[in-house]
Amino acid sequence: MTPTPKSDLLQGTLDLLILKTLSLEALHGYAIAQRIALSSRALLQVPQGSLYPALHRLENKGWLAAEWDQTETGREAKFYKLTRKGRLQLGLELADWKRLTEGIALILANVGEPS
Amino acid sequence: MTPTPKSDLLQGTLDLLILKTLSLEALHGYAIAQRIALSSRALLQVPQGSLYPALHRLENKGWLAAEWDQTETGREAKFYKLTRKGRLQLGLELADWKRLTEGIALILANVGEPS
DNA sequence: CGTCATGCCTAGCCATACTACACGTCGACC
DNA sequence: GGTCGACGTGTAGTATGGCTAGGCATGACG
Repeated sequence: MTPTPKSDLLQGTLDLLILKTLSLEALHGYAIAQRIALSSRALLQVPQGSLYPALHRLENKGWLAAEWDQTETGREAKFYKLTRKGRLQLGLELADWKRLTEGIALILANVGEPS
Repeated sequence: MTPTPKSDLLQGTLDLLILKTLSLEALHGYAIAQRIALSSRALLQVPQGSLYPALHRLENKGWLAAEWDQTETGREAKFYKLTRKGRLQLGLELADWKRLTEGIALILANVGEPS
């Protein structure tokens, strides 16, 4: 029953991943997914059905700007880069991620409770 | 407009928090929220509208068992404790959380990309 | 010719965290 | 006596956003 219906990501983390990845270099969607898998040593994998809607969402919010261009292999692809707003947003999300992980780390470390 | 639709937690983390908190000691709902806020030094705060549905959900999945009892102040309250299945689930969620944070940490640490 | 990697996309499901509210008891304070 | 805050539980309704599963097009390679 229910072989392993594990989900890969948590809501909110995908934005952070994309923004961070694009903060280094403009990439097209397909390459973003590859980069994330590679950089995380395959710990994280982004399905296309999550990736593309997310890119459109981020673009609509004005955090990314898209432009069609040619890949190294001569194909047309949509390259995304961070806007100024996107870079700002990345800062916010980083802070939020830090707060969250710190909070959870504190709780997980809580082995015994003093009075 | 969307004033500031900030969310506090990420999907999935609430279960982990509750399971971990109850793995130390049986508590009632209200106390769980307080404990989480306290243990995380107020970094994390669980709204009641998130907490109670989550408790019912976890109980339905068989991870928690509930029982009415009296608090120290003499009030009736519903005390939750981990079941064996819940303890197992906690292990799974811990592993998943670890994988996720490691993956994201790798990506966030990615300052420059070699070929 | 078939199949795989590259590249983009969408519809629809579904889990779940949130706001906002409602209800009840108790102690303190004016 | 009335009100307020903390305690304690709960619901309805909404929105977010990741997922599965599909489709489409090109080029390389067997």
